[in-house]
Amino acid sequence: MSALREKILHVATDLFHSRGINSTGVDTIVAVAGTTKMTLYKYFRSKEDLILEVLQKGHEDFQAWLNENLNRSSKHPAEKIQKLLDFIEEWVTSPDFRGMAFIKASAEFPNEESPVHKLSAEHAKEFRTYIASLASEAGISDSDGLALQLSLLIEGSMQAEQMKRGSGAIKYAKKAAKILIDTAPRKH
Amino acid sequence: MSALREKILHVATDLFHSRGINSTGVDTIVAVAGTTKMTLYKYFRSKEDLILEVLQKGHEDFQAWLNENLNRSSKHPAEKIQKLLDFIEEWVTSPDFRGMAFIKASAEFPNEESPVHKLSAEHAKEFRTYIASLASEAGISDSDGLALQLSLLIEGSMQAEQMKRGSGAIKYAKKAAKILIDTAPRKH
DNA sequence: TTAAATTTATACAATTCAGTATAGAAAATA
DNA sequence: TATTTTCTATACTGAATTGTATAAATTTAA
Repeated sequence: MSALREKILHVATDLFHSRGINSTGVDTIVAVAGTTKMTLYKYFRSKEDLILEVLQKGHEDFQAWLNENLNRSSKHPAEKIQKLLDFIEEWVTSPDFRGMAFIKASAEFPNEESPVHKLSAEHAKEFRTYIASLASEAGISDSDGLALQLSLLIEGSMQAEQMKRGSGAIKYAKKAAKILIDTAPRKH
Repeated sequence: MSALREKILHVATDLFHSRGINSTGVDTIVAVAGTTKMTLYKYFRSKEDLILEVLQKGHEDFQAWLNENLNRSSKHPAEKIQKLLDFIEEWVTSPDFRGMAFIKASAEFPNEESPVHKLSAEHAKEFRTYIASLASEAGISDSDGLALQLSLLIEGSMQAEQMKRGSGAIKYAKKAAKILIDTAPRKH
């Protein structure tokens, strides 16, 4: 609950996105956060620990934000999955969007044994599982399959938008998602 | 045409993929390549120049490989675009696949003004343009739109496969691609 | 006010980084 | 064989890297 600890987490999140994780030194982080290395290492055992916490918090915040918006938008499962891409679009096209954290982290830590890579893969899986639960509640037979397809469109759009702002990728992803959702076989 | 120059390019390509670009030092590259820094800096002005050449060569090799395979598979445009995902699958599921270079490079160089990021974005655009030409020749009305959707599925699959080998993402991407291609409006 | 906890300031170690200087060895060419 | 080009070996610079040690200053709590 320390204010300094949260400030460090926030600044690190920002710098990791704008400059890359491996290109951001702890000296830069503490300088921008207005503190010192001694304080950073009091709250985080190592830079890797800081990276892992940044990823974890970002993932939790994103999932919570998405879940709240979907639950607020509708109570009917069949409608919720239709709204999924709308909220993704809202996020991706917002001015402060700078890419999906677990995609970028896995690129910077390609070794599958790396804790950062492992956590990234875990978050990607949880995201798919979440979409699959939406699809299942909406009565889709192969909910895992549709969820995987939608996640490809969504993560592809995030990647495209991160590479070039205003790519418009999400617009076409929405059209493709609608076709896939509408043509997906239902349970009964 | 120097053998050493090509060896350096090959080793750098390999290390960039397996350890990441920013995590790979020129000392490591020359050690693995069995040469010295003096030789590396004779052929490449800087590490950034080496990165750019690695990206460029990888992009050209990939495009040439894909184009040759598609031309060999069929002479009918309508069939070629159907085969696109098959060859992507072949590459993505091959044991030495380690991710799409321009996706990973753009993550490590997030600054849009960075030459590495710019070249990555250029390659992504050229890839989409190539798919669009296939779609156009196949008689698709909105060839750019379908190409964008297919590229999202393809790049999403590459990302998924890079994160976790044997993800099976490409299988579902193929199913989604087939639906999108089959339902896409034709010119006449 | 006194005591305890937090934070800062600084200096440091040990390593790694990109890139260069110099000189000699090896290889190709004439 | 003589000459030129290529490559190696090695040492170096100067900056940046993560992480720690030590002591002083500041803030919080009693």
